[in-house]
Amino acid sequence: MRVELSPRRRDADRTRRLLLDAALVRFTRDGYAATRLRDVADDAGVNVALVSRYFESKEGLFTACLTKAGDELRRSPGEASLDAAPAAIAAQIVGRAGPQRPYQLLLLLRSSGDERAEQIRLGVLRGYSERLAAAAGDPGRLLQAQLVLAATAGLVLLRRSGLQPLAGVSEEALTGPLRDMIEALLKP
Amino acid sequence: MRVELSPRRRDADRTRRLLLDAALVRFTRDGYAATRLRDVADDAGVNVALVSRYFESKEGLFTACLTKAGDELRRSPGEASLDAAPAAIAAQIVGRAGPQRPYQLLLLLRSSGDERAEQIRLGVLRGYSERLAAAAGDPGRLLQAQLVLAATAGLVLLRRSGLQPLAGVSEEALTGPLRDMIEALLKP
DNA sequence: CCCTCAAGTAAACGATTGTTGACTTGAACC
DNA sequence: GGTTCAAGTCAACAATCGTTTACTTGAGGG
Repeated sequence: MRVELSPRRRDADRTRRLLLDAALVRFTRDGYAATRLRDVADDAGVNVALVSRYFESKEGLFTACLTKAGDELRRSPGEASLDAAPAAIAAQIVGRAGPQRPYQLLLLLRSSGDERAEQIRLGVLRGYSERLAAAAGDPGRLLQAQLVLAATAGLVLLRRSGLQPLAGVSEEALTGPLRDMIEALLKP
Repeated sequence: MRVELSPRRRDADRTRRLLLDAALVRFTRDGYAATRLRDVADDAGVNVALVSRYFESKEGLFTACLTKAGDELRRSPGEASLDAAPAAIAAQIVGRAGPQRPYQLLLLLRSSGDERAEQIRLGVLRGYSERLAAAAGDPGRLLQAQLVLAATAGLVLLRRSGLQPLAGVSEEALTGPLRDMIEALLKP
């Protein structure tokens, strides 16, 4: 009798997930300090007090967002082979690979000042770059992989800022230069 | 404590400049929302009320920082020739080209949400990318120039985050890959 | 010397924010 | 159907931040 497609009005897991999703959008778009918990709660359609109940504090909500983004990034394909990387990254950046994909990279650029959150953030970034280096065929090229990661992150950031023509260009127009850049950075 | 290096203890232009410099550091490092005007005033060694007097508001102080960073970027050499660009950019990123150079790029990634500040920010970024494209010999390669700008910005950001080994690597180790990337994107 | 007005300070205000405690509601079990 | 306890709401708290107002200080001209 747990299979209830009709929405239950009271479901702790569901509202916790709603809060987490809303917080992910806000933290990613506005940053940590500029995000108001009341807005997050309004987006989720629940009361502000539930943030403290389910996530302890604002920092707890932020670290929960970081770990979720890290898990999703860890499960994502697309960086398995070096040849497929440019197209996959381009798809991520433009947002076609799911509406939540580019947000994760942006969130990992946000900082809250909290020590624990910072360690989670750096850990996720580190793991991502290591997998990228492994996809390049040489785990020793970690620095170059981080350069690709940095370039990708900056690209997402400037597109988000609305810098034209970068912000308005299509995915196809981005794949070519991206491939050139990745090859230039990761080539043997 | 009286530190009387300057003969005049009361100088409007001087304190205005002190406030601006302190604000540049805070806004660049912590972002707009996380920056407290009281900290800025303390860094400058003056009272908080002077911010409202000299810059109208926090937004006014932020836009003043943006325009100053834009002016300094506009006056900077190093992007005149394409060949000199990689070393110049690498020097900027590492910070050897003056302690204030990499901060400017980072500040241009910060957002306050204010409309006027956002236009200034985009204008500076646009102008910088245009000059970079012109340095490449082809003003039509604006998109590629913005890719270089995005990569540079992301690089500064991730180095600032402390991501190893990227954050700890020397300027010389950064120049090579940067040159390859810039040439791959901006060379005909 | 003192008078004046700008430079600077101190303190408080109003608004907002994260957080907490008491209260209310509803769904599952007997 | 009544009971129970988690789920959820409401309102208020304390802290903080940007801003304003009233006051104090000091450098320079007459």
